[in-house]
Amino acid sequence: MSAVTVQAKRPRYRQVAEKLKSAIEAGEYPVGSLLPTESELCASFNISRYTAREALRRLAEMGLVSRRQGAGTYVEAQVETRRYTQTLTSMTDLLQYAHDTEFRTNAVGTRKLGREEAESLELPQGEAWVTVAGQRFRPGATRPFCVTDVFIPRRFAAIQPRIPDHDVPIYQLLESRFGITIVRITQDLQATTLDARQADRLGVAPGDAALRIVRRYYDDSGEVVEVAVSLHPGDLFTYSMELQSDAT
Amino acid sequence: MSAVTVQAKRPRYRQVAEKLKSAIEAGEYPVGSLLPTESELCASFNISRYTAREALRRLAEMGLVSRRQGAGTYVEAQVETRRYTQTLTSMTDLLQYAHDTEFRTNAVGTRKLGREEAESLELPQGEAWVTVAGQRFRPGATRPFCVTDVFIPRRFAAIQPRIPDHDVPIYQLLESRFGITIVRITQDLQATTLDARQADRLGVAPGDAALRIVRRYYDDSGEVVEVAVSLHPGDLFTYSMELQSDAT
DNA sequence: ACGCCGAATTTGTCCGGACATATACTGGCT
DNA sequence: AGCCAGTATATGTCCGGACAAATTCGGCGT
Repeated sequence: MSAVTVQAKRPRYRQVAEKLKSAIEAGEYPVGSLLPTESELCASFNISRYTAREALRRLAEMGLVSRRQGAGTYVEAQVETRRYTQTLTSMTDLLQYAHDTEFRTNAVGTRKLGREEAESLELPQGEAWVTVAGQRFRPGATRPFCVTDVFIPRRFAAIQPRIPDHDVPIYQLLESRFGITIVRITQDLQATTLDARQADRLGVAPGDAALRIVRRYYDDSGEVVEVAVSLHPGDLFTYSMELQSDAT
Repeated sequence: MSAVTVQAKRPRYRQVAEKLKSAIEAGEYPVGSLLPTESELCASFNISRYTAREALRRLAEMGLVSRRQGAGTYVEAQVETRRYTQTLTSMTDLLQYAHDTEFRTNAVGTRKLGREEAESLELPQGEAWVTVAGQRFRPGATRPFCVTDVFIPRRFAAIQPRIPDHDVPIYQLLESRFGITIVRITQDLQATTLDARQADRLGVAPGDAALRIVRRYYDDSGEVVEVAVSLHPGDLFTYSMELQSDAT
C-alpha cells in the first residue's frame, strides 16, 4: 500500500506553498486580496507556524505575495513571472569597457542646455548642468571607440576637479563623493548616422553608422543624478548582454 | 546612559550576519573555507539556532556563502557584489515588441549555412538549420520596423508548420512544443550600415544606419536552441532597458 | 466631522527541543 | 591499496511557545 501518491517526498512547507500557489493561480485569492493569516494556515493545514511561514516565504521569494507586519499577506501576482535577470558583476559590465581603456577629457564646464539638446535628452532645458565631453580609447588605438557627453545636475558641481583622468565611472565618483547610491539605471540604445561634427570627434567618415547609448542614473529618491550619452562607431563596438533565468 | 552605540536597534540575526560579513571581508574566512557551524555560532554569539540560521540565510541570499547539508557553510565570495538586475516581466520586454505588432513570414525552409553567414553568427557552418525570414510591422505602418532572420537546429524541424502567423515569440513555441526551458539568453547589439538587399527589405535607403541585434537562446543543457538576427532602422527603433539594484 | 487613543490582529523576532537527511571520516576487511 | 560499512557531524525540516512591533479599526472625546 504505502503511498497513495507517487510524488517524491517533498518537505511539508513546499507542499503547502504549492497548494497556495495553485489557489492563487486559480483565482481563489485575487491580486490585491489577503491570503489566510499564518494561524489560519496552521489550523487548516494542521502545521506549525514555522512550516506556514516557510511556505509563505517561498511565495514571497517567487514574487507572488508580499507580507506586511500587522496587516497580512497580500497577493501581488496571479502567476509567477519567469524572470530573466542580467547580473552585472563588475561595474564595467554595464559600460562594457575593459579596465585598461583610456579616457581623455576634452572639456568640463557648466552651461544651460539648448532646446534641441534638452529635448533629445528629455531633460528640463532651463537649468544649468555640469557637462563633460570626452573620448575613450582602447590601448594603443589611434581613433577612439567612443565619445561621451555627460550631464550632471549643478548641485554636484563640486565633482568637477575630479573629472579629468578619472579611472572609475563618473557615477561612482558621485556615489563616493556625495554619499548617494544609484539604485536604478536606464539605457536606451539606438542606431544613428553621424553628422560631420560627431564623425570628426570619432575619427570616422560622416554618414557612418554609430550606436548611441543614453544612460540615466537615478538615486534612491528617484532623482536623476547623471545622464551620459555615448556614441560608438558601428564597426568598433558591440554591446553584449547575458540574461539568466532565475532557477526556482 | 542607555545605549553605548547610537545604532538603530536591529534584529539580532542581522547583527550576527553583519559581523560575519565583516569577518569574511577582512579575510578571516577565505573564499572556499568553511564558516563556523551553526552550533558553534550559537555558542560564540550566545544565540539560538534559529537566529544563527537566519543570519546565515542572509549571507547566502547575498551570495557570500553557500550551504550544503552534511558538509557545512562555504564562503563563496569575499565581497558582496552589488547586482543590478534587469527584470523582464513579460517576454515581450526582451524583444521590445508591443503585443499588437504584426509579423509577416517571408520564408521558411531548411538549408546549410554559407561560410560568411556562419562566421558572422559564430555557428558551425556544415550543419543544416531551419531558417525563418520575416518582417514586423507596427499597426497601420507601411514599412516594417524590423526584419528578422531566425535559425533553429534541425532537430526542431517539426516546428515549421507553426511558424507562419505565430503570435508568441518563436522560442516560446519551442518551449511548449518540445518541453524545453530557455535558461539563458545572450544579446549582441551593434550599429551597422544597410546594404542594398537589407535596405530593400526594410523599405529604407541603402547606407542608412540600423541596429543589429543577435539573440541566442540556450536550454538547460547549454545547447543553442535558437539564434535570431534582427535589423531595425535607426529612426524607428530604440532598445530600452532598466536596471534595478537589489535592495539589501 | 475630525482626530486621538487603545485594543485586537497580524507578522517579525527569538528561544528550546527533536528527528531527518546528506556528507565526511574512520576503521576494518579483502 | 582499495572498497565498504558504520559512525560522527552538519545542515534541513518541524514542532511548541513567547514576546515585540506594525497595522487596523472602532470608539471616544472634542
